[in-house]
Amino acid sequence: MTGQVRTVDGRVAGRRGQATRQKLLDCLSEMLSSSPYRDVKVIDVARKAGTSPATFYQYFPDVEGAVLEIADQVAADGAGLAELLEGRSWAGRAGWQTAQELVDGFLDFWKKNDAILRVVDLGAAEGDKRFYKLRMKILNSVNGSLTGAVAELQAKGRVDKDVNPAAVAGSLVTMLAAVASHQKGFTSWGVKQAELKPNLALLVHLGVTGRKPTR
Amino acid sequence: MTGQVRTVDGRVAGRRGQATRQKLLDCLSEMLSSSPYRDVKVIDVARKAGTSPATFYQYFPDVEGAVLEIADQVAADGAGLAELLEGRSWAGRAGWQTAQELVDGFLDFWKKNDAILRVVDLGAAEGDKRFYKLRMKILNSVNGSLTGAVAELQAKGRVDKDVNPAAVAGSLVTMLAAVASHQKGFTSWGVKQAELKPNLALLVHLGVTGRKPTR
DNA sequence: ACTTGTCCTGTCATGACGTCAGCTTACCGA
DNA sequence: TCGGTAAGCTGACGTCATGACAGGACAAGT
Repeated sequence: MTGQVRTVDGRVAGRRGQATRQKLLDCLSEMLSSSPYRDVKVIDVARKAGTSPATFYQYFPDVEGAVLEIADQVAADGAGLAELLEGRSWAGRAGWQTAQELVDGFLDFWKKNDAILRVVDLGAAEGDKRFYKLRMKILNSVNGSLTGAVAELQAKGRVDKDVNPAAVAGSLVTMLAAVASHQKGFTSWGVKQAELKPNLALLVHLGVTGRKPTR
Repeated sequence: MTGQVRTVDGRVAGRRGQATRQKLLDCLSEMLSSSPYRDVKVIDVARKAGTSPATFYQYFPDVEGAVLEIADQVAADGAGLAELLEGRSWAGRAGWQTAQELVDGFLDFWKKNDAILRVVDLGAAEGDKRFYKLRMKILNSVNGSLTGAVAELQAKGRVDKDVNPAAVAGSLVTMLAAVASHQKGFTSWGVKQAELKPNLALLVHLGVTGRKPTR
């Protein structure tokens, strides 16, 4: 399935090599959590992994290349977010629960991977196609389902004709991602974590169904 | 009012110095638009401004310091976003128009300053207080008014009691900012610019009033 | 022990960083 | 007109990260 892991100079990596490679990725991940992206240096990652910069360059072209690798793993994990919406109903009380669980799951995922995700966000915003694609891969899992839900309700006449399902779904997903990235900002607006979630769920429910939830 | 502009080593900057300083800021701004933040180097900015790196360091401690300066100017400009909501009504047709104009104004502002704003966003997400404060300064102008609008409707009983005005307003503002940053992402979801805006306005209207707009 | 291929690092040229002393320019009062 | 003074700029320098290479260390099979 996935082609063998290869070093930059074309050799196939063996067991030991793969371990070193992974260790470098882990250390890079940690560094991204603890220092600004701009200040993450190859030499620091290598030192932290107990190896030399030259070793780093054997496995990755540069910091960005390694970041893309991590992001790939996260994106694969993120595809599981689709389950949050698989076979869920948006009607009545069930709809309210669907919205709540979506918000919960999404925020958890984002929080767990916040460091790498904000780098992906930056790369995508800067127009880098590789980051852009990864961001899409993550968001699409949720966005597709959400678009489908809106379109379905629209077909049943329960949502206005002039609503664009993809636009609404995309905006909601983007909102969830951004709010997750800036949760701290809400505390200075006097909003606590616990209060934030139901209000987000409310917005999602309103956006998808056009109606207030029945709780 | 504003204390005199000073060089890093404490001298006050005269006319010529201020011009050089501003030129450096302008060139930095351009570079932020054309290359990834991580790759913006002092030496490139200086070259572009037709001066030497040493001159750059006379006015700014580092690239980040200069970015903060630009962001300050943008934040001052962004305070004007409050006008988009000053004295507006959220009732009936007027409410729909308010939502539309808010979306329009916000997206325009973000697009005009996208390069610097995504750096501010990154800094804030990374927990840097200086960037965080600037982001707040920009968003507060809109968020305050929006929170007020929701709270007012809530007082009149037209919005549910258990809605947290600040949480809803903050989420909507965050959504606008994020969507503006990732407008390109929507095209790959098959959503055109022109379609995006009314759907965003719909979400804003729904969030603020809890009802569909009358158009 | 010997070969083979993987894995790592010492070393080096290159180039960015950030500081400093010192040169040039502009302004101002005598 | 002529210094004097402060502003403005840069060349030069030590330090450090980058990225490439060749060669040494190591494990595994023969």
